[in-house]
Amino acid sequence: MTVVGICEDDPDVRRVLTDALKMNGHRVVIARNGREAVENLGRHSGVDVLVLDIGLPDADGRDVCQALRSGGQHAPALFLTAFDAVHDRVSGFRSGGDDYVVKPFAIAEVLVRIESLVRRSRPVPASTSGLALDPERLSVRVGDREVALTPTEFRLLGAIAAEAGNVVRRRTAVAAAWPDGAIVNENTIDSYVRRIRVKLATIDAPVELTTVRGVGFSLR
Amino acid sequence: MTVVGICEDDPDVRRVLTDALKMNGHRVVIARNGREAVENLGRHSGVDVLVLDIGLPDADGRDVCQALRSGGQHAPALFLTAFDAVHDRVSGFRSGGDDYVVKPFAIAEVLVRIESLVRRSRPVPASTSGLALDPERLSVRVGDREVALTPTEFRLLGAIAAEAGNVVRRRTAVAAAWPDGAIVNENTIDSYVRRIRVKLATIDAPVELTTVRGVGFSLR
DNA sequence: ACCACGCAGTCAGGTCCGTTGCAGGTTGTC
DNA sequence: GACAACCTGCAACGGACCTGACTGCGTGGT
Repeated sequence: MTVVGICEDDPDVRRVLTDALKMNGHRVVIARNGREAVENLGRHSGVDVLVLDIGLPDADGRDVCQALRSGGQHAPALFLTAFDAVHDRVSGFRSGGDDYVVKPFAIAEVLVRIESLVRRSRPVPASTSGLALDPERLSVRVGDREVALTPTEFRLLGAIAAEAGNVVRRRTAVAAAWPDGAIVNENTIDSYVRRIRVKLATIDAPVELTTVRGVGFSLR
Repeated sequence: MTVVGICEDDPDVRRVLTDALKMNGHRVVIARNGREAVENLGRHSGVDVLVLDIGLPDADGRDVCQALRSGGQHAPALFLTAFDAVHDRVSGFRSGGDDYVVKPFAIAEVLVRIESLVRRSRPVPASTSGLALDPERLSVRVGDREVALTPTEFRLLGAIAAEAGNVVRRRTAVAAAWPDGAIVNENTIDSYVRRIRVKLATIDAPVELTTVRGVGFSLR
């Protein structure tokens, strides 16, 4: 079950969203403005995904997001923008795995996008790899030992850990860790793999990030 | 190599998908609408994975999928849903190992999802030889014992195991393991056969890679 | 405005290992 | 026994990978 954090001032919109989400088996945490958002939707709120209105009375949704992020809240965000808002820079904040929809929206579309965001950021179940990847804290944990990862390191390790036991091709790994089709130097991925290996070693992770020569990498 | 069947009416989207897939070494079969899909992407088309637009001019991609399924086409499907489409029950068809992405999509994400679908839908065949060749891990397994192979070793063993019980001519084996018409020393294949024998022995494989003098090799 | 810091990405050099073919021994066939 | 086909061990080559350091960029604090 997904916990959705909503920050929206319009009671009708809140209502519609809440009903639809609950009907689909999700839980909802409400904030009516930016202040409440920071209070209710922060790092330890258990929220899996954020739905933030851009046009709040007391703040811009993007600023709210920023504030939450700096407080350690890394759940992906879906922004709601008004139909007649200026669309410059809207696409800009789609980076970082976030997304947006334009009001008035079809509620079903919002549901799809929420599920899509959640799917992309789901933590890897510890059962498969022995590692606990925490997207909220951008960290890996094994037992009570934990290391922080950078966003890129986290995406890369996530992609490889998701296929634990299988070989992840270099190209696949690149596509997963550098989503917007960025072209990175072949060697860049090696550097990141190395950094991840070093970090995994510091917590005595019971896994090995092996390289399968000519193919890719594999977590065992 | 994966064969991807695409059903999409927008020429631009077709173009982007086709280019990206070809660039990544896949083959593409095109259908511009539901009718063509049923004609071109059916059971015997050799398609490994389907990419279906939901919003086709003459049909719903989900109906197309249904039609193909009832015709015996069981390749997994990736659905493309339009940004502004109405998404009633969209999450419903995620069952069956299918998946979907929302337009506009990052092409890299589509690639990752396609490869993921293909991987999941290709279970390791419990081959007649008693060997389990796992292309995902580049390994052979028998029972719970497993050895890693190099890419060339794997291709060679794969070619011979595919004809388990029959004799594979040296020429045929070379053509299978060295695809681009490379000219290799006659002795090179002997070296590889030897190494494969050694590796099979380490896992007590219940088979024998015998040589048929003057002809080729055979797995029994 | 400035600086310190952390992250992303690149580079150069070194190392490793898959691939290949050689040399010499062994087996099978006539 | 003679010859060809095959097996075995080994060593060279080259590309793939590893490593450590460096640059540039953005962010946050002073």
